[in-house]
Amino acid sequence: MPDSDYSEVRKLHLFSQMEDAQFGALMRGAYVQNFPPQIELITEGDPSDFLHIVVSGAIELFSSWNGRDTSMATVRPVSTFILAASIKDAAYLMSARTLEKSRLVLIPSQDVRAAFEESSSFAKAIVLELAQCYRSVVKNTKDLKLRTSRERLANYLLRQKERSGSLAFDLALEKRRLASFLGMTPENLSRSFKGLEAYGVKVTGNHIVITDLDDLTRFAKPNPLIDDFSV
Amino acid sequence: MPDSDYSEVRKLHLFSQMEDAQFGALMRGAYVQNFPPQIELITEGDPSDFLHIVVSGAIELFSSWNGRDTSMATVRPVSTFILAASIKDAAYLMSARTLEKSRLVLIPSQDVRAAFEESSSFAKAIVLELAQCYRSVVKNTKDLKLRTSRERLANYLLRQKERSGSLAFDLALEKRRLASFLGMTPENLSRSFKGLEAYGVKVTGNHIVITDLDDLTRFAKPNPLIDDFSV
DNA sequence: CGCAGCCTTGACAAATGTCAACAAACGTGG
DNA sequence: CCACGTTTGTTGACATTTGTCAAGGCTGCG
Repeated sequence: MPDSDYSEVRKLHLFSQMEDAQFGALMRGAYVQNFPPQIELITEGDPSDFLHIVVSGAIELFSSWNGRDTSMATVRPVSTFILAASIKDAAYLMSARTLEKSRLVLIPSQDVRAAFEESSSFAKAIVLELAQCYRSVVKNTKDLKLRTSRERLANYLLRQKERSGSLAFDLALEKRRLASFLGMTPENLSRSFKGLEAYGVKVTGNHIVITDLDDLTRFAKPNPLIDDFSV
Repeated sequence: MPDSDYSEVRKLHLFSQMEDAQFGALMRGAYVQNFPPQIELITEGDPSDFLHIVVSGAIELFSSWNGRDTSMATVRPVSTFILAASIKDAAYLMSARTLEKSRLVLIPSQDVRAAFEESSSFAKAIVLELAQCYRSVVKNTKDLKLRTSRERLANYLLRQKERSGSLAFDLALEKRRLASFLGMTPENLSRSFKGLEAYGVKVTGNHIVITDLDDLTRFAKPNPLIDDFSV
C-alpha cells in the first residue's frame, strides 16, 4: 500500500488511537483498488467480506425493493462505510456504487473483527463511530417523518451552506440523486426548487445562491437535533 | 436494588459478559424507579444523564419539530434505550414517555462511560448493541422510503405475525401510535386497514386475524433486509 | 349516566407521483 | 470542430396518495 494511502487511513478517528502493531497488521491484509465510475461495489444481501474505506472519489449507498430504489447516503473521502455489517458479520443492508473514479482500501472483515477483539482502543473507536452513524440515521428519520419534501430541501440547502461556509455553492450531487436522497422524485425536486425561489434561493444549473438567508431560515426552521452534523 | 431487577438486567447482552466487579459498580450507582403512565422521562435536546433500562412496562420514543411529532419506536422490557447519547455524552435526539406504568433502572451516563473505558468486554458488547441499533434504523429508513403507507402496514402485520407465532394476534400499540410509527395519520391507517381486507386481513378493534397469508404476503412482499429483526 | 378519548367515515384539500414532451447538457465518434 | 445520440432536467397535465377537517359512533371510566 502506498504511504500516502496508509497515512490518510491512519488519520481516521477509527484508527488514529490504535496501536501501531495492530494497525500495521490490518493494513498488511488490506487491498487498495481503483474503480471506474458507476461500478457496483456491493450488493445488498451479500455477506460483508470487507470494510471499505474511500480514499478518493465518491460512493453512493443505495437500496432497492420491489423495483424501486432510493439513495441512502453519499460517502466522500476519507471515510469508512458498512462498518456495522463487518463487525456483526451480517449481510449488507445497502448496496454501494462508485459515482466517480474512486480509490478504495478494502480490509477483510474478519481482520476487522480480530482487531476489534484484540485492541481495546480500536473497540472504543468503533463504539464512537457507530454511535455517530446511529445518530445520523436517527436524524435522517426525523427529517423524513417530520418534514415535507420542500422543507427537507430547504434544510438541506442550509446544511450545504454551512459546509461550504458561503451563501453560494455548487450542489455536490446530481439533482436526480439529491431527489432520491431527500425521498422525492426529480420532478418534485424541480418544483420544490421553484417554490423556494420565493424564500430567496436562486438556482442556476447546479449552482445555488441563497439571496435571503433570513427568509429561507424562517421557512426551513433548521433544528440542531436534525440538522447539525456534530450533535 | 432488588435482586430480581439486578438479575434481569444482568441477563441483557449488553451486560452478560461483563466482569462481576464492573457490573456491580455500575449497579451500585444505579437508581430503580417506578413511573405512572404518560410521564415524559426524557426531553430531546437535554444532556444524557442516564442510560435507561426498562424492566417492566413500555416506553415510547418520539420526536417533535415545528409543532408536529412522530413516534420513533416502542421499547419493551427488558432493554436499554438511548445508549448512543450516553456513550457520546451528547444531547438526546428523541424524547421518551411511559405508555404504561413502568419500572426503570437508571445508570448515570458517566458511570457507563467509565465502565466502557475500563472494561473491554463491556466495550465489545456496546459495539454489537450499537451495530444492531444502527441496522434497525437503516431498515426503518428503507421501509419509509421504498414503501407506501399501506405496504408498510402490511409488512408490519406480517412482522407481528412472526413475533406472535400466530395468524391471530393483538396489536401491541394503540392505533394512533401505530399510525405515527408507520409515518401516517390515524385516518390514513384506518383506511389502510380497510384496504388490506381485500388481501385477507380481518380487523376487530385491536385484534388482527390474517385469513389469507399467501395473499397478504404477495401484496406486502416482505424482505429480510427490511423486515427481519435478526438480520 | 355522561364525559373524554379513540376510532371511523365522508368530503375535501394538499402533497407527491406518473407520464409525456421537450429542452439543455454531455460525451463520443466522425 | 461538429453531428449525433444519450442522459438529465424541466414543464404541463393528470392520477394517486396522503393529510385535514368535521361529524358521529364506540368504549371505558368515574
